[in-house]
Amino acid sequence: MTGPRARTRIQARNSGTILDAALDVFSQFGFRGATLDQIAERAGLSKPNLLYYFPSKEAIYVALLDALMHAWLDPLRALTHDGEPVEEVLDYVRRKLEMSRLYPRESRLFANEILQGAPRILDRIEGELKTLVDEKAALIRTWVAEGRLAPVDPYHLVFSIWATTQHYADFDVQVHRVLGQDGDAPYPEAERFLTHLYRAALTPAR
Amino acid sequence: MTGPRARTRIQARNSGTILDAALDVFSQFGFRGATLDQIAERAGLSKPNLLYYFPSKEAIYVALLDALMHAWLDPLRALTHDGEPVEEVLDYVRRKLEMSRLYPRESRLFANEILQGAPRILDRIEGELKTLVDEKAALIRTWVAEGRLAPVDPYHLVFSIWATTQHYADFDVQVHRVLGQDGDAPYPEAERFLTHLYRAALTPAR
DNA sequence: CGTGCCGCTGACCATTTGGTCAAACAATCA
DNA sequence: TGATTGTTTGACCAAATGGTCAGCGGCACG
Repeated sequence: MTGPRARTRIQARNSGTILDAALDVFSQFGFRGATLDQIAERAGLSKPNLLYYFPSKEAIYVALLDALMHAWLDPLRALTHDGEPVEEVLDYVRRKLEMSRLYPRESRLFANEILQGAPRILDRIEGELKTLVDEKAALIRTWVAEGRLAPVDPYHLVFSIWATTQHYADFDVQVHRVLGQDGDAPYPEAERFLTHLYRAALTPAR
Repeated sequence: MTGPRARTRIQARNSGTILDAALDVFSQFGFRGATLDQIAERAGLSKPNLLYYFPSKEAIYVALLDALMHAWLDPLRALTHDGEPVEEVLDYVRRKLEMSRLYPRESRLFANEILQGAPRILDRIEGELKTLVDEKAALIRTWVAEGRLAPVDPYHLVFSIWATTQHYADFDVQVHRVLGQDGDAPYPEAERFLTHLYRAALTPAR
């Protein structure tokens, strides 16, 4: 995470530090709940110093969302017509689950933004995101038409994959408390379950 | 929604109005992002008047969570060993989806709280919620052991049902924008999809 | 080695925020 | 009606918040 137009190496380092600290704070408290002082403290910089690198609180937030948006859709982009349909979708599920495991803060940041009505990212959702989903939905439809996938609504399939995988990042606390395991990771079990869930639902009837 | 210990009918009416307005605001902005002024305005009352009925901002928030928690678990409580296992679970899915449709603000309030680490509701999660889930997980395990349900991890099954159903309330904006339908409700399609998903995954192999 | 630009900060500011309080106002009931 | 209790509010406060600015220090390079 380099930040906007890092010319010197100090700029690269510090704007990276700021964005990382901001991700911590924004992902936990949302845009309005987060404060510049919190971010500054976590970054180990002074508040005016933050505002030397970014013009405003909102600019930091938007920079994060921008950086996130593209990477966030990568797993879905990788869904191609190359392989066996059921396994292609299962691979997507695994990639998405891996994203939740590796980047829970990013998932929460995104969730927070959407929860609040996505005021600062609506255009990206209606543009980039919708376009990509439309494209993949069409691909899924052809698979269904060819009888290589059970007949399902592609959009709601994608929604359910987003929901089930991101759940482990966004609702992390709840998952851990309900499972009662203190340090143990729920991800291996989750992957097993989701694999069964989607394989059963997508394998076409013979 | 009556509020805490309404003695007079004015108290009942006003604390109800306050909680309803607070649900609007808290569910959209989270605890830290919401302001008393916003709540007061939406309730049509003055800010000091709010604080006549509730001792603090946090008290309003906690009152909401308390009122919500019990009702929120009702659909799961209704999962009993009376009927056919697969249909019992499917009924649970439908009830939970209905909750998202009818009470999206409550769903978002809850989601916001969990996203932020559940600081004011952790005990209820480790107590009431975990107890109930443990109980129903045991029931599901017996169904699996009897061969009346496909072998699945009961906890992750419950997580996935929460995730997929609440998704339609919490990520409402995203769902609507991606589907591109402006006033149309996605719920009938969602119910059809989720029914297929869970029926396929839970029906035991013959 | 000096000069100029990049990086940084303490002090400050206006606004917002949660919360208080005394006093005014309304409802109830003897 | 009058006394008592319940309800409402304008004015106010201290703290927190996003943001500004003049100036200081240091690094880089001619």
